[in-house]
Amino acid sequence: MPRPSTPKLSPTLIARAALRLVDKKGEFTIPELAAALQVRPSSLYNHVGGKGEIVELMRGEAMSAVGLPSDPAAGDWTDVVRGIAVEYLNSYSRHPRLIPLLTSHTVRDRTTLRVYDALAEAFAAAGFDAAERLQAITILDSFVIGSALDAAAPAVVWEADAEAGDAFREALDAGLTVEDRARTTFLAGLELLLAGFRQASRSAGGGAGPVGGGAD
Amino acid sequence: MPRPSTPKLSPTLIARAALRLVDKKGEFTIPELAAALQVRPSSLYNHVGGKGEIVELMRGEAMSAVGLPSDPAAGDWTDVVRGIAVEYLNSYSRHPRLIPLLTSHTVRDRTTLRVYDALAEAFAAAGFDAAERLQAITILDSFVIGSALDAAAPAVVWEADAEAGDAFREALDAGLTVEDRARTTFLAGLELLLAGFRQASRSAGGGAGPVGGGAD
DNA sequence: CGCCGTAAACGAATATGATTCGTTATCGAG
DNA sequence: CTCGATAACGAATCATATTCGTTTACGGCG
Repeated sequence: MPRPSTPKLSPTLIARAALRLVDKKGEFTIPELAAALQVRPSSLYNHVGGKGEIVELMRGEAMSAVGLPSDPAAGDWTDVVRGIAVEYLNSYSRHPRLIPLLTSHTVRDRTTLRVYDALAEAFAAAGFDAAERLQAITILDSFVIGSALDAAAPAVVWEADAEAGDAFREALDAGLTVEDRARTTFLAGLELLLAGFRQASRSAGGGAGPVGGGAD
Repeated sequence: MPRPSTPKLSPTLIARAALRLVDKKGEFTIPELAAALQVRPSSLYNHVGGKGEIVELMRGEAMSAVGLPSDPAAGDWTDVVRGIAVEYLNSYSRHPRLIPLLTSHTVRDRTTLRVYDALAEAFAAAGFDAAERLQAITILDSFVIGSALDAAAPAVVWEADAEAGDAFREALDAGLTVEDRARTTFLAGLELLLAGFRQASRSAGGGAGPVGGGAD
């Protein structure tokens, strides 16, 4: 039993198994994870520091699927940004129930930083200065995360019960299929943001941010 | 000790105490909460069903602070939407560390529905049809939630270590104060979205959504 | 005025989960 | 072949969430 010829565990194997559990049940426990790996709970600690580290590994596993353009500074920067954003959402959408687990912890993931950096290059190509770049990235990131959370929410999120007023219930009734809705809406919102960025790009370099000042 | 003249607990008191704990430490446990309330853990269960219910009460407590316009259909609808969005973010921002706890559960909160309904009315005033309204609301909601999460993240979210590339690190260095950044960025992004909505409003009623089609 | 059902506190007990430690046995380098 | 590091295990620890039975004040009703 002890020290088998071929190791039964590795950080990657653990992360993948945990990801499968979360995809299926929305959460995972150490005993469950160990069982799925045909191993005793304590064995896991020879490979990872604890549950938190497992979650970080899961984030890395999910984000590693993001495809980045070969040269972020080449071609139309809006295409680059759109492509990254879509890829970004995709990798979240593949594991929707993972997102709630990620929101508690800090991002210290190499792959994630890679994405931010690609975005920064694209916005640099758009003529944004440093501060504008950070703001644009943050706006985009917020929207992607929010959209991913929206997609992760159970189908009945906004169940139209007696409380909902007319205008809102009517909007619900006209809704698309649940699966489609999130993605279509994300793409629409993304275009809205891109249009705004494009506009700001023309007068870039001057103000305090991509957009004038924001009303208070 | 048993059955004191004046009850030491109530759902509201429990929610408020839990909120204080989360504001300070980012999480709460039943023993901690009981201690803060000068009570034994088991006593809590005479007033709430369990930890999950406490979280729901916290959501209600936080959302109850959202101020809505008296007549959502009156005046410039962009002002209405902007006002709601800002209020919406504000109530989240007052308890940033609460958000991660909320992301696991479904929204079935009366106050939240109230907000969605007010938005629906405003977008109706903009001339959006039912499907467009739902899409606009979702886009806005995603952005607000994402921004709130961004605000909740620890100060060092995107710690620029050796991994970060030049363009991104430069953007970080130029960043504003941490507290300001989130809010300013939110307002900027909000204006971007509002501009897009306004544009769509002019040609509203025809297409499948506020924005043409979204690139694929 | 005293009785009684309910509400609200408590303490003890249970179940589950995360984590640590000491042990064991294999692998691979010298 | 020997030895140190590695990777599995089992037992033990600790914290947490939750349940249950008990106690006792409160307040309405006869």
